[in-house]
Amino acid sequence: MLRSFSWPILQVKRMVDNNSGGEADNFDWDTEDDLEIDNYAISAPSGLSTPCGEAVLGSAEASSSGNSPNSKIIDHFVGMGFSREMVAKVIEEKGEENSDLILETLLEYSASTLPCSSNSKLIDHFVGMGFSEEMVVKVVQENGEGNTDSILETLLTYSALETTAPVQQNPDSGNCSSDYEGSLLNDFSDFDSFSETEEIISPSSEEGRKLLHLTKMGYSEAEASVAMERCGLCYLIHICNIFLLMVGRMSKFHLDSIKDPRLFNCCIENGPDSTIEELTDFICAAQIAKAADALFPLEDKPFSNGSSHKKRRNWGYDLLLRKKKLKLEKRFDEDDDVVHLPNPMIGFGVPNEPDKITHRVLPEAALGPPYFYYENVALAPKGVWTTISRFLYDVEPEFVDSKFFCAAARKRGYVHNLPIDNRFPLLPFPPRTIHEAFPLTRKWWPSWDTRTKLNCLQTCIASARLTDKIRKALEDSDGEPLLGIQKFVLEQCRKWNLVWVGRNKVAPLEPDEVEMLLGFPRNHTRGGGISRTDRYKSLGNSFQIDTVAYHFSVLKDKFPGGINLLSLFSGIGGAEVALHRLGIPLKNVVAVEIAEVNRNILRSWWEQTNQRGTLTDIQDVQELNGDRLEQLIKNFGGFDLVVGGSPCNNLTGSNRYHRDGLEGKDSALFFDFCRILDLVKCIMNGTKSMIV
DNA sequence: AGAATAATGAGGATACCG
DNA sequence: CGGTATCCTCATTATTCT
Repeated sequence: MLRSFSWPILQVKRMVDNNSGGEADNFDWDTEDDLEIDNYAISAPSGLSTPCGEAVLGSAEASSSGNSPNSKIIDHFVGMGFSREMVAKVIEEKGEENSDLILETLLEYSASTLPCSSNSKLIDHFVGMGFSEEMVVKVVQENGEGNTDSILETLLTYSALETTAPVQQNPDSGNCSSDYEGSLLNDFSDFDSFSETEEIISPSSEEGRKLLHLTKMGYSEAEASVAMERCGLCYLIHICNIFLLMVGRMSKFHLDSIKDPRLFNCCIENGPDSTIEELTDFICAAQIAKAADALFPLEDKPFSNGSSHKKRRNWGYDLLLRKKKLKLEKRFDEDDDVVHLPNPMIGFGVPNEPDKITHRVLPEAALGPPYFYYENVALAPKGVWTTISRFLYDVEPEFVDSKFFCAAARKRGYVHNLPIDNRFPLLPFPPRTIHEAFPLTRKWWPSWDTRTKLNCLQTCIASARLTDKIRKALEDSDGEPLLGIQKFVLEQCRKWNLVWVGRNKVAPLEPDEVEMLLGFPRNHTRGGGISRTDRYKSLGNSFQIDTVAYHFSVLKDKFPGGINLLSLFSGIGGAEVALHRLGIPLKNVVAVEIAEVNRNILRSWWEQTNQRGTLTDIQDVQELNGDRLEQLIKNFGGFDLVVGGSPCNNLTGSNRYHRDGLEGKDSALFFDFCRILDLVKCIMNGTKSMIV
C-alpha cells in the first residue's frame, strides 16, 4: 500500500510490473535498541553549552534586553526553554563560567519542578507547544496536572481528532490508549501521495493555524509551507515532542534538529514502521552531531586533519544510521520498489540512436519554474534512487551512460523537470571511441585488447607499480602472452582505465586527456596552484559535458536572453560549461562549492571566457538559508535553473569503507539540494503571487 | 629541521547480468 | 554462480614549504 510510485512512463514502457502490493508492514514497537536517556542527557548539555543554532542565537539576541556580561548567557539558556528566574538563580549559584554545570543544574531543577509546577506554567508549557489554550486547560483538568505524559497523550489525540475526523472515520480514534501513536503514524506516514495526505491532515480551514504554529516554533514561513506541503510535519513534531517532553526539555534547540530534512527521510523510509524509538534515535543522533559542532568551534578541528568541518557535522548520524541500516536491510529484502536500470542505458534517448521518448507527464508538484536538474551515480545501493525520486516530487530518473556521447562510460541518473523533446547534441561530436580519442596509441594496442570504450573516469589512477607489473608480465612472455596473462592485464586495464602508450607499456590517462573526454576545455583544471591529485579528483567528480548539454539544450530557445543559474555542488563548473557551450548566456550564476580549488577553477574559467554575467560563489550549502536565497532571488528575479550533483562517495561501489547510502555523511547533502530547491520554489512562487 | 602538503600503494563490497 | 563494473579511502612515504 505504501511506496507505490507513479512514474508513468517507466511503468508503461520499461518496468516489468513489480508492484506486487506487499502487505502492510507490521508495527515495530519493540525496544531492542532503546534510546538511552542517560546518553541523551549527557550529550545534549555539552551541545548546549555553546551558542550554536542560528535560531537559538537569534532568539537570544532578539530577547536580549541589555549587554551586561551575563545577560547573553542567561538569554542563551532561556532560549533553550528554561525560565529566566531559574537560569538567573542557577548562574548565581554556580557562576557563569561552567556552562555545562549550569545546564546540568538547570536540568535537575526543571526535572524536579516540572511535574509540580504551577498550573499556569504547565498550561503555558503546552500552549507553547502549539496546542490551543482551551484544549490544554480542559485536558489538564481532566488528567490532573501531575501526569504530563498523559496530558500530552490526550492533547495529541484531541488534536489528531480535530484535524482528521472530518475526512477520515476512525472508529478507534476516540480512545486515547497507548496505541494512539500508531494511528497517528499511520495517518501521517501514508505517503502514497503527499497531496492526499495534505487533504486529510490539513483541511484548508486548518492551514493558517498550522502555518502559524510552525512559524511560532521558529520556522521561517517558507520552511513552514514546505513542511506542510510535504507531509504534514506537524504530526511529526508532535511525536517528537512526546519524547522531548519525556526527557523533560523542550526547546528551540530541539526543534532545530527536527527541522533537519533528514528527518523526513527517516520517517519516509520507515513508512508505517516508524517508531518513536527511531524518531527519537534520529533526534538524538542529530543532537550529538550538533553537540559536536557546538563543542568544537571552528578554530580547532579535532576530527579532521585539516580540511572540511563537514566531516564532524555529520558524525553523530553514523551511530544511528549504522543501526538503522541493519534494520532497513532486513526490510528491503521484502521491499520491491527497486529501480531497474534500463538496458541500454539511454534515458529518454541519445543522439544517433532510435527509441527516443519525446513526451512524458510530470507530476504537477514537479513543474517549474524553476527547472531543476539533479545528478548522481546510477549504480547506487538499493533504494537510493527510489528515495531520491520520492524527494524530488516523484519524478522518474533518467539513467544515461555517457558512453553514448563520448569515449568513456559514465552511468548516471538524472532527475529533472526539463522538457525532453527537441534535444540536440553539442557539435562537433567528441571522439566516440578510444582510437578516435587517442589515435597515436593505436599502434601499441594489442589485438586481444578489444576495448572500444573506456570505463568510468574515476578520481584515482593506477599506481606506477601496477603498470610496471604489467610491463614485466608481458615482457616475460615471447610473442602472444599466455591467456592467463592476457586476462590479468585486460582486467587491470578495465579496472584502471589504462591505455597503451608503448610496447608492453600501459599508462593511466593524463589529466588533460580526462578533460577532453569529459568535454571540458583543455587545461580547464590546470595551474593556479592545483595539484595533480586534485585535478584527477575534481575531474572524476564532474559531469560529462556532452551528456548534460544534450539535456540542457532544450533551454536554448526558452532563454534567448540568458539564464539565471543556481548551481549546487558545482565542482569545476560542469553545468556552467555545458550551458556556455550551448550558447546560452549566463546572466547570474550562484555557485555553491565547498572545495576552494574548484571555486578557483570555476572563477578562472569565468574570467577567461569573458562572461558578462555575474558569478557569486558560496562555500557551503548550509550557508544558503531562506534569508540568503530570498535576498538573491530578490536581486535578480528568481532562478531559471537549479542544478546539482550531490556527493556520491557514500553511494558508489568504489567506496570500500563508507558505502552508507544516502545517509552517508557526504551523500546526505542530497537533502540540502531538496531543501534549497524547495525554498527556491516557495520563495519564487511567493514573490510571484505577491507581485500579481 | 620540522611542519604542511602531495603522491603512492594497498585495499573489498555491492549489485547487476546472463 | 561467476563475470564485471564502480564520480573511492586510508596509511604510509615522498616532497615542498617555512
